[in-house]
Amino acid sequence: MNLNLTPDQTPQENSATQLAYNKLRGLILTGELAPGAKLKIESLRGILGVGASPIREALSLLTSDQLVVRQDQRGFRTAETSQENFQEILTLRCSLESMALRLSTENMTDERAEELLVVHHRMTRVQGGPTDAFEARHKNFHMALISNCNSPLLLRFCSQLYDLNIRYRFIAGRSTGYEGRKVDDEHQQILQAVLDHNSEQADTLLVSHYQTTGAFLSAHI
Amino acid sequence: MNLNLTPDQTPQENSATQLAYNKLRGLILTGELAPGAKLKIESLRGILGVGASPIREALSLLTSDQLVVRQDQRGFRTAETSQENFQEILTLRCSLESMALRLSTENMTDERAEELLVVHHRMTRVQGGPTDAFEARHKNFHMALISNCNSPLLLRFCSQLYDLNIRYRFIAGRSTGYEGRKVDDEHQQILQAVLDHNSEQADTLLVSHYQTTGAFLSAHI
DNA sequence: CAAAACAAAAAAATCGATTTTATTGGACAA
DNA sequence: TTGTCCAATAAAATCGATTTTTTTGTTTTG
Repeated sequence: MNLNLTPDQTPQENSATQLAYNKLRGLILTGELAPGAKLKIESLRGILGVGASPIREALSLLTSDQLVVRQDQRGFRTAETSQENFQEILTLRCSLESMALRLSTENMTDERAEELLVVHHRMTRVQGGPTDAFEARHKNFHMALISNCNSPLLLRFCSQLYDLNIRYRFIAGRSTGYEGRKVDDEHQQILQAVLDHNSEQADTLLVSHYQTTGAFLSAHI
Repeated sequence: MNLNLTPDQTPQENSATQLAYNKLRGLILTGELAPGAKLKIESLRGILGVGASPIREALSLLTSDQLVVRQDQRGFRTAETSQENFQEILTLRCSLESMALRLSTENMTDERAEELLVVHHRMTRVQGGPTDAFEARHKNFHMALISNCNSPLLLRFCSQLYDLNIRYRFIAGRSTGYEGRKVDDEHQQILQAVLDHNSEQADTLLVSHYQTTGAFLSAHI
């Protein structure tokens, strides 16, 4: 029996650029590189252990992810954060994921449903502490919910917004007791709605899930 | 009297990277670099007259614009085109611009309305041939319509989608008689609806504008 | 003859060094 | 004192050369 299920996608790190990209992305998302921080190539060389070229390339890539801002002839810095920016991300995320989730739910096949189930299960298996592993699987779950929407561009936008959002979660502080909320239940309910092909319900739950989390985070920025 | 109106934004070309980015972007959008074409650094060096580093950086930036695809350890190529991709762009564009236009129209101030009017006028002044100048002002107009939506992220997405779409226009061929359509009238009507603060009407007209153009292009891909 | 193995060539990726540009910290004049 | 100019420093940007990796074409083997 070969289910050929979605593997836990470990990010590729064949090239120095990829390595720099992944590390930098992590540092920015977690806030270890603070919002607005200057990103000096020389310093980063020390941290990442690669030359200037891959670092520049990685920074260029992160620029498109909106995590880094390039100032012509003045190098790079991490993107600033603000309440407005957070609200904007939240609003857009609700709109776009809502769209994607409806499409995805309506197109849902049995096979995809089973994959989704497994992805959800994997997330619950590392539940407990907000570890890197959990973060990865949490994103996997949310992306899997919408992955059947048949629109790679839309998925990319959602993925970007997810990352932008999670950055605020880290900045708000991992230890704010947030994880204690009924997040698990909410995930479970959304999953159920999708498996039931109830796109209306799934949509409502997902948006509410984001709004609740958003309101919580908003208070802690 | 100083209106401080939106200037025709000539793209900055201070750095070799910017120059490479702008030129490459142009070549890809116009189809001079065909979909799926291999982008060899050495060849590009010849065309663009800059070193490998700026070219790589520019290609990385274009990757995020979805105009270039990076294959690890195998360089870059221009993004492929397809009917599905075109339809996806069209659909997303309708959704996102619709959203942005409503917000923008509702937030419209007198000052912004005047700016919009001027931007529209500038577009009509170069009407006639599908020149580079017209293309720039056409995009300016469409972006100005939605620029008041108060969401930089949404604007960026729309801008990206605009570019992806225009690429298909070029590929379909500039000389397909498309420009002969009542495009001017449609623009005029949309403008009018926005100036009237009639977001409902503006939205309807804009989406219909895209659908019509889309259907036309779709037949010529 | 087809497929695998290899060697030569081409291209990508990366590095270190150089050039260009911005930033910093005085020195000087108003 | 305050602002402007200049030099010294630091950083960004770019280049040319080197190292890896892939591609291509040829030879060998089953």
